[in-house]
Amino acid sequence: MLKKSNLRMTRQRKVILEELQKVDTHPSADEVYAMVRHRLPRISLGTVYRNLEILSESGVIQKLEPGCSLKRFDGNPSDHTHIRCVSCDRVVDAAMTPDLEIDFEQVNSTDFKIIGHRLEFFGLCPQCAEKSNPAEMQA
Amino acid sequence: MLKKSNLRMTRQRKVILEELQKVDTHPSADEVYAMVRHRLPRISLGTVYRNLEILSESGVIQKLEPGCSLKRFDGNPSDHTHIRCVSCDRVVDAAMTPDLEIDFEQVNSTDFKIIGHRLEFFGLCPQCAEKSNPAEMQA
DNA sequence: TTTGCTGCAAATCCTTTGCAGAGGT
DNA sequence: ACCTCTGCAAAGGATTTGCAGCAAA
Repeated sequence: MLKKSNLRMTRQRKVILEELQKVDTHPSADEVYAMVRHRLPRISLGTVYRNLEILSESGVIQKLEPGCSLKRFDGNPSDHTHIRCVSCDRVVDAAMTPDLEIDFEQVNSTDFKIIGHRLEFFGLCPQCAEKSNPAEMQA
Repeated sequence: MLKKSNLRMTRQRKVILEELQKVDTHPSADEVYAMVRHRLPRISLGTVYRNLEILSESGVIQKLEPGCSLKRFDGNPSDHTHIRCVSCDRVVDAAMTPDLEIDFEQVNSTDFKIIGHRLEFFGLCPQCAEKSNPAEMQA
């Protein structure tokens, strides 16, 4: 289940995973901490962070907003598409924005009022592609 | 040019905007700070942050990664689409993920090696839609 | 002259990390 | 027994904010 074989399924890790799988609210680390504390009152926030990281690296859960350690700014305010390097976080403009023709009714089963969407590509910039061994490439 | 009429075009604000419009590198606040300091050595990082915020609110520039004040986690690791409330940052799952059929060749004029893409919807959740006066709705 | 803006520094928020001891396997 | 994991607390990085003086309008 966990990708790296030298990982241990500790009580804390198990409870974090179980609690996260119970809900569909996409909680933040802090919210997971609050959820887990009902069952493990002495768990630390650091442990929650460490385990969320490990579980998402292992593919058991997923982390939303992958490449956003810091915000970036674009002098061009018009709507266009970006390509982000997953390795160095560099951002470039895409040549064009594909026309999606999305049927909101179909996508949205919720009672959210949809205002728009954002499409982002991710990949490897030439410098990072060169650095990373092609044999062990991981997105 | 600036949306709120009581805003002033100070030297600092002007230089920040000019420098940002010069480049297509999508710099972070810190990088903008470094760029601007060549012309205004005594400018402070706080001023850069304040102005980037004001300029993007005014629509003169844009902030990438709009809704990502903190990371969120999903117990479901499978690939699916999310809808985020622009007001309270809450995230729900979309009913389905539209099939995009994107021609990477066409989108990508760069030498990035594209690995994948991410589509996210944004909108207003029922609670926030109710709170916000429909007459002055701002996305 | 008004009042929004600045530089400075401290505060805040989220996240990561060092350490010594605890606990999976 | 080995070695990963934990709780704790301190450090870290990015961003925000309070304040008194400055400068657009």
